[in-house]
Amino acid sequence: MFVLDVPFSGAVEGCCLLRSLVPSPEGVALKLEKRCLNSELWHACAGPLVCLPTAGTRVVYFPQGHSEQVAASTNKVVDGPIPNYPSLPPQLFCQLHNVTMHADADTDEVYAQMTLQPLNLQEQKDAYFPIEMGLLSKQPTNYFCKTLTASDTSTHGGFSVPRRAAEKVFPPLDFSQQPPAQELVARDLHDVDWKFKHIYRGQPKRHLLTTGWSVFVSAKRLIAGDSVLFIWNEQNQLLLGIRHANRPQTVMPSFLSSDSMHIGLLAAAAHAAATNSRFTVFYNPRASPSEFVIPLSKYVKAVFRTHVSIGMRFRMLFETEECSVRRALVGVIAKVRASRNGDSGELRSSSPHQSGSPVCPSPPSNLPTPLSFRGLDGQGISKKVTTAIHPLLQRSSSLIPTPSATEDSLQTWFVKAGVFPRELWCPFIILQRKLQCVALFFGSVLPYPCCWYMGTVTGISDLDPVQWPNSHWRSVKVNLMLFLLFIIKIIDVLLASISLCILMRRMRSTFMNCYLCSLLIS
Amino acid sequence: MFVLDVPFSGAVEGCCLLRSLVPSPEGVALKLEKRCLNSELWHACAGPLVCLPTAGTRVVYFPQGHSEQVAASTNKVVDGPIPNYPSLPPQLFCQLHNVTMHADADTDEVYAQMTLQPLNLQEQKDAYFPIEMGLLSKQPTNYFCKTLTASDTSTHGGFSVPRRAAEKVFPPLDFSQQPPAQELVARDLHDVDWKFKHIYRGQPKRHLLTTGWSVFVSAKRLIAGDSVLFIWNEQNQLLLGIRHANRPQTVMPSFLSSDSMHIGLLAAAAHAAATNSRFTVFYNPRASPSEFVIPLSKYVKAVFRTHVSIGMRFRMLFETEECSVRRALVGVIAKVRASRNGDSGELRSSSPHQSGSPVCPSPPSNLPTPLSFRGLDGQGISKKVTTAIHPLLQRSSSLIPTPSATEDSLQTWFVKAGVFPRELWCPFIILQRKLQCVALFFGSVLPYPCCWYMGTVTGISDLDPVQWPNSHWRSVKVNLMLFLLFIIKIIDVLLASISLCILMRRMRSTFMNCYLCSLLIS
DNA sequence: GTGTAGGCTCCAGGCCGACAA
DNA sequence: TTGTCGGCCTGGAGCCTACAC
Repeated sequence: MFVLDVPFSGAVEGCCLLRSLVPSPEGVALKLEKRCLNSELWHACAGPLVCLPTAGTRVVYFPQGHSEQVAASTNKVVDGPIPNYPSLPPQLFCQLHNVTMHADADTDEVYAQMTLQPLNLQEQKDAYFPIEMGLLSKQPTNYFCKTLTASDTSTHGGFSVPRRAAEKVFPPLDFSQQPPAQELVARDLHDVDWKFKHIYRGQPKRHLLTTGWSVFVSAKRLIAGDSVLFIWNEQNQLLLGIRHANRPQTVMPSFLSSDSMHIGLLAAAAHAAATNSRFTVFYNPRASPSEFVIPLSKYVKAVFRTHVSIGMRFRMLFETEECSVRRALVGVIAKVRASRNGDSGELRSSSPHQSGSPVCPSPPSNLPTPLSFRGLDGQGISKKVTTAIHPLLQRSSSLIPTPSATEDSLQTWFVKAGVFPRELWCPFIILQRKLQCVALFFGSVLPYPCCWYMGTVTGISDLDPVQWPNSHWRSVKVNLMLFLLFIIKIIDVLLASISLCILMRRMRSTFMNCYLCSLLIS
Repeated sequence: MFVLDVPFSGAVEGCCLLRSLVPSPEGVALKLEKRCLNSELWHACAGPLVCLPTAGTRVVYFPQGHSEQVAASTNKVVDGPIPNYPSLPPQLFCQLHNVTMHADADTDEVYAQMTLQPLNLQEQKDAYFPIEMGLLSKQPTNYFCKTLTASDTSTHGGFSVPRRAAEKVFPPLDFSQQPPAQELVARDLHDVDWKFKHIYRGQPKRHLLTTGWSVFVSAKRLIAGDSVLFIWNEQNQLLLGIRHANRPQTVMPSFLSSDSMHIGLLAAAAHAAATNSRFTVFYNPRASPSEFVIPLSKYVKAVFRTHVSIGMRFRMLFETEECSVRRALVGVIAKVRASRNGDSGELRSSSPHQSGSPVCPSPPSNLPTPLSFRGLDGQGISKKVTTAIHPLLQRSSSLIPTPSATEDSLQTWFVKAGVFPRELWCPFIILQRKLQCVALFFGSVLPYPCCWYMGTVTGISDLDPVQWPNSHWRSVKVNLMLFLLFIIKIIDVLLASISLCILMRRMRSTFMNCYLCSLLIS
């Protein structure tokens, strides 16, 4: 039988979010390094919430989740008849033989290939009290991420590097030169080197990438709204990743119908389950609604050690589309705290021990009606935020509520526009995490914008009782209304509604990297 | 049950190759027109040998062939275990409910979507003497196709239009202007209009496309060796198609393993067969090694009315990579005929009733040894041909035989280089065709270069007796050595060997649109 | 008849500071 | 601190003929 090639006996709490706090064992890092040189770049491109299980450990594979990935990638849900696979349970316990990181040659989209082998009954019994934890990959410490502006992507000029980012990540310039300049060489996921002229000039002085930048932009087909990511790693290499904004990146292959692909993943898993043979899955973190290969330990903890019940309150971490939207929301939350405490409104990001209370306010006792809205360029909304969310608004310009909507009409609008599902299904994978992590996230510069969100558990049942009975996939129904109402009450309404509209649509359309975490007993 | 929406009772002989000879019934053409506006452009891009079955008719579906398409598109054959599907026969008789033509939004690659429904036993009996024929699509009559040169694709200049092509296909210029010029608007498969300045100038005078051309080249990512296709249709519209050269066009999707896709197509077909439900397949004529959805009538004719036996000789039509290679081979054949008849060497393309004898010579009685080769830029090989095949040679420059090789070493080289499989498997779909079609092909300007080839049937057996017993898919083994030896004997050796090397590799790698036809009893 | 090279022109790509948010 | 604009320059895109095969 298979022998664990990564013996790992320490009981390490947490997963990705603690990556930078817990030093990873040499063996794991080295093994990983051999498989894919730029694993830190891969993880940075994939986002801070993506967690790959370790090769050699036992995992749980959710065919339902895999199916969701295919549906998201092909932009098509199955409508045709799907065969029944009695041998395929909703949770398939597997040995994870191999994990390799890849990036699409055309789009640079990151994905992972995993080789799984279903466990037989005896092996499943052995695995009931597992010791394996998720992969503790190195999250880069010296890096920055910037969402590209119109100026950055136009052919007219170069790339404006944020001052702190340049000083922190790039090698120092020789300021005796006039103007100070150097050549930077950055390596992408495909080990292709890109050369840029880094110059410090202008009035006021600023850092710019000029020569070489436009070649990179056109080669990677970057447009305003996409993000770039520079890492200065421990080998003193400059790494360079991109993250396309949420436009469709995976091209639908023209040689196989999406129905056949849906059936294919089920049939492949079912056959592997029936014969205990290996099978291969691709996990695409930027396209997949949720992780569908989970460390067994995490699954066991969530199912057997956490007692989720209706009425429970929780916080949830997920990515937003725009940094500025995140900043705006953080500002909102800070103001919320300020208004409650009579405080100055500054977010104390440097005090991680203040626990979650500032960002986890109690629900409002009374709601004002009717609400008054302010225009997009009216007071209370900075031009910066307006500009940042402008491209997002353009896509849904017809959906913007009128400035004089009442609370009822706002809610009606949300429902009509289809951006406001009152109830969402969450994957039942609960990250047990200490509350001080919260503050870390609000203060730090993440490669992707993240945001906490609040909710209440309103139901526990099967998502698809016919095809997938007794599945833990998205078995927890939650209500996220509360937080929205709260913000609407206290702070600038249109800003909050627009931000949340974006967040909600993001969640509804892809449900990306969404976790139930930090359950609060109400 | 389903009712044929295209009642079609006439016994029409032949298929695609006779398209331009037989007027197609109005109903078919109109129905097709509604489904896809540019059906003639689609067919022109797909190539002259591609024949789509008519919606509403009965067809035979070969899972093996479909599997080959997926293998070709993913560039990966299955190595993992494949489940057994007892309900899936090697030939699945189906009702074809729907055929729609598509083009990949990214690469412009043409493909067709078909909805199939397996026939039950009673329906299969009814279908045993079918009246349905293949789709008689309109092949464009007023068009031209050109393989792009380095000059055509460089940013330095425009597109040089072959004189006859411009005079035949483009609207006439006003020669009172100096220089004569006009604006052309051509529509591609996606109904996108492209504007070009068409000018007649230079010394000597020639037709050029200047302004607008480079935009088109970069938008379609065309490089030297790709082809463009202009059609002047009966509605006086100018249509514009492209055909990328044989570099990999279909990008491997990053969200599903190729194994799963292989299993997917089989499982989908098996499930449909078991439940008599509909399923969908995509047929990609430029990527698929062979057609895997065949009109039932053609199948019945091939299996029950044609008695293929070992030792039979046949001719086969397939596409070559380069027009000039085809022209070179036609020249070779013409010279062959000339040397045998004491003739002038001119190919009489205008005499379709001469039957196949000139292009179907008898085998040589004695072989000269040793053979002498001439250099690539030596006598006997025009610079034109050399230049045309140069990009092809570059890909396999290490494989070019030395100028002093003997016949034996040539054959050894072919085998070593892997471009010369002595025996090939042909799909057992035989086109019964009158011999005069041969001459038509040698004289006409096809959108794709085609070439006849000769061979002998050397075996009849299952290609994969384990997984697909009793299949007619590629059940005929043939030997193509004879023709090669013959050309080597009579004509310029290196030219022939290079041409045939290209042809053979083309066949081996994709086996594109390859038919057994015009069987000759030896 | 057509592919390629050389010459010439001119505009957009690209580098700069100004300025405002 | 940084996004965008106007100014300005230059290299290459793009139109032309010459010439060779």
